[in-house]
Amino acid sequence: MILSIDTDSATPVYRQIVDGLRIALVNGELAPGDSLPPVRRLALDLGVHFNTVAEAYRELAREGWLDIGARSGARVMKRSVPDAPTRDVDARFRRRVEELIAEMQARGIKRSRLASQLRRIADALDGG
Amino acid sequence: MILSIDTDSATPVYRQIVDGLRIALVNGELAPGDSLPPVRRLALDLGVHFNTVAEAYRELAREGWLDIGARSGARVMKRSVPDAPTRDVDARFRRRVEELIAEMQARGIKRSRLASQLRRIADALDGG
DNA sequence: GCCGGTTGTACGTTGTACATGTACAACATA
DNA sequence: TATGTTGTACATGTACAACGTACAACCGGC
Repeated sequence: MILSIDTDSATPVYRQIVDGLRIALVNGELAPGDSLPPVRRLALDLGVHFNTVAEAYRELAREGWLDIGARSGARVMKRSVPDAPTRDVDARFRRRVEELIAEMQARGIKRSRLASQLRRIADALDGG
Repeated sequence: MILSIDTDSATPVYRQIVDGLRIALVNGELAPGDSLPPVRRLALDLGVHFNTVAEAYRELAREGWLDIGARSGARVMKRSVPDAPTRDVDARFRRRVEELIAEMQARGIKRSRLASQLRRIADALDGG
């Protein structure tokens, strides 16, 4: 599992777990039928409390990614994609990317560098 | 001032203000020497408490963007860009974009659409 | 059938952060 | 001097994040 926790980050740990797993889910690295590690095991690996992992699992279950049986553990479900992505979502995406870009520029990364990184990511999106 | 507050958002209000102003700052829409509105005025426009705006100003002052004199209000400073953007920052940028992309895919936006949006933003970065 | 180990869950506690209310200090100006 | 404006300081209510502890459900071996 390629999941690491940054305790210095402002984003809460359980959300870091959610974000990391969601990447694996949309990319198919975690496919329907796959089992996730038990909360206590993943918690031990990450160095956090198992209830924190459990909260992350529940969030992903709410989003429709996981099926959590009391005994069976967490299992990846087949998930139907929401149908109507509003224009709102579009605008919010662009906005959040711009926020991120501004933050990185403030830290000294050049615009051209950010642009090329974005293009690389875009290419990977089309290719993969 | 093109600054709007989304009270439904999970990101705290004072951070929304910081993020919005930082975009204007790195783009030069707010240039050194410019004055920002007094905390009470901006707070009234945004519909929040003036202490919330004050906290945002202080954060931007900590980052080196603003000079806040007790009487003079908040003024945009000439800011020297941090010199050593570590590779760490690079990786963190890519990671956060990927998190964002995964979230948007989960909401039903197609990969190709996200890719084209990213390219458009990248073009704007080079052109602007 | 029973017991130990495993699973996720529920609930209470603690610390922290956010947004606000209120009072204040500094200063310009009428 | 009196008044209005600026940002600041501090206390409070509320919500949330992470954790500790206890629990219920279930499996497998005996």
